[in-house]
Amino acid sequence: MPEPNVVSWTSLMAGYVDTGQPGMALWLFGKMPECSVIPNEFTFATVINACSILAHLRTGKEVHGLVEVLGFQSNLVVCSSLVDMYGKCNDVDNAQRVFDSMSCRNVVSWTSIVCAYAQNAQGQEALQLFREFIHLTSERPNHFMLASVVNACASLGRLASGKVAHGSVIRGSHDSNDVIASALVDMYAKCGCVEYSDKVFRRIWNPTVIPYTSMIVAAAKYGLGRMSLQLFQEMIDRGIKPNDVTFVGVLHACSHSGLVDEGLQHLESMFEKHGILPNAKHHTCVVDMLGRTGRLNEAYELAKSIQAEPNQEALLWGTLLSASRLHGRVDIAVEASRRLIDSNQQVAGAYVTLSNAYALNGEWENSHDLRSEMRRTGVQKEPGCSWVEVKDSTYVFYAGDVSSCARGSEVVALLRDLEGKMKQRGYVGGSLGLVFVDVEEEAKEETVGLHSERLALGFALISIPKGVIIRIMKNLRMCRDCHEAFKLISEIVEREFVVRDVNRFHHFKSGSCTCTDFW
DNA sequence: GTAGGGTTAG
Repeated sequence: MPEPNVVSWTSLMAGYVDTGQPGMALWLFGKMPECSVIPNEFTFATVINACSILAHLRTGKEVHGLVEVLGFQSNLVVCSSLVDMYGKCNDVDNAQRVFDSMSCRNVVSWTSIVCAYAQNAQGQEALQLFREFIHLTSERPNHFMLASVVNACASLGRLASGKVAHGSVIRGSHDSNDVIASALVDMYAKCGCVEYSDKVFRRIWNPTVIPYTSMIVAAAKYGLGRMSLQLFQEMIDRGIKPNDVTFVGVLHACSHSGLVDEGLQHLESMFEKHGILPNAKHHTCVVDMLGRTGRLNEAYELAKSIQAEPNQEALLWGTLLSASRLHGRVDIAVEASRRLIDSNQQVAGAYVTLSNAYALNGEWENSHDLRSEMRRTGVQKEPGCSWVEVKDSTYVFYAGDVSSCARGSEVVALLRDLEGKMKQRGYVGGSLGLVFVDVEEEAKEETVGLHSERLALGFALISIPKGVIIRIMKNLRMCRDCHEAFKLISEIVEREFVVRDVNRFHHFKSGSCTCTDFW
């Protein structure tokens, strides 16, 4: 072209973005001034999109500056792409700032801001914005919006909101959408209802690699390793190509179900059969898998041989640290904690786990020294918690905290009952009662074995009025036996608290569910 | 010629 104009430039840039070369689009954008072509709103939307894909915050901000200089700051599409860009670059404050500055918004801009919060671990804010969208606009949420909302519910582990979002999906006839179905599979698994994940999954007509992967991961989280492997085989048989995430799921499944040989075979087949090179995440799963079964030396050697980014390294050494503690390998625990503490990552967790490893090994002095060191330096471990939703109530549980619990004695009785039943059914792992004692006592009593992961159930109920409860999860360490335990908990809870599950899927369809006005 | 959605290890 003798004189390409702004449309020609933008078309070419959009072409590069569409074919997975956003860097080329940015390069072209930099060349425009040399040819005296001024970018317009189409150009900016395209370039900002390229920054989103690359998650280049600095470039994004520079482009944002140009948007202001050239006067496109009130363009709907440009602003929506800016909101999305800031979200993808993990700068939620600026996403919100741009969103607030907009005089005109549509469902795309609302989706971008909801998504920005959902993808940056602020699900609560995402849901609040969704409520505002419903109340302030007359627009119906579309499949893009609902996928983000389901994602927010999943990240929060909020079953009640997730079911309501699912109702919205069904009423809007979006339930055949592959993306939404994947999000629902994931949401139900993260909210403690893997059976619902399975139901949603089985309704997908032609699942792609992503819903398959969601379901493989969902089953793995519940200790259903065999089911994960069957799903994997099923997808291979159907000619669906697995990706790197699928293998993270498969290895995770093997690790949590003690399927070491299968796991190692899958690791080997990754590149040989499927052309996917194992990365740090895969190796972390393998370190975990070897570590859980007590093959600590192999796990340690593998960990040392892996090159990874700082964040991924922290996960790797954190994994090895947990395994060393589980099997009382203080030598490796010391090394793994040192690496974490030196890199200034997960410091509190590293101190606590190392202290517990010492205790398990009978080295009480070292254990206490570390606790003193934590007090002296002010390092505090934020306690983990579990929570349970039944109907409109949420109950939060902290390990070892009985005193602040309104119905603590009842819960203790339930746990004792559960423990007895688990033993009757042949559960050979650690004891539920262990959660009642001090760390040191726990360490003295703990028996170590392949499936001896404890059910770390704490208690301390904080009730938010209305209705009765329960879902106990999160701190439930999932392994094969724990799935059985999970069912038992449901049985006991249902009996004791008279919980009825009224929200089966077809109720949404038949209109008998009154959740419509929830938002 | 332009903006928005799903799966990932301790």
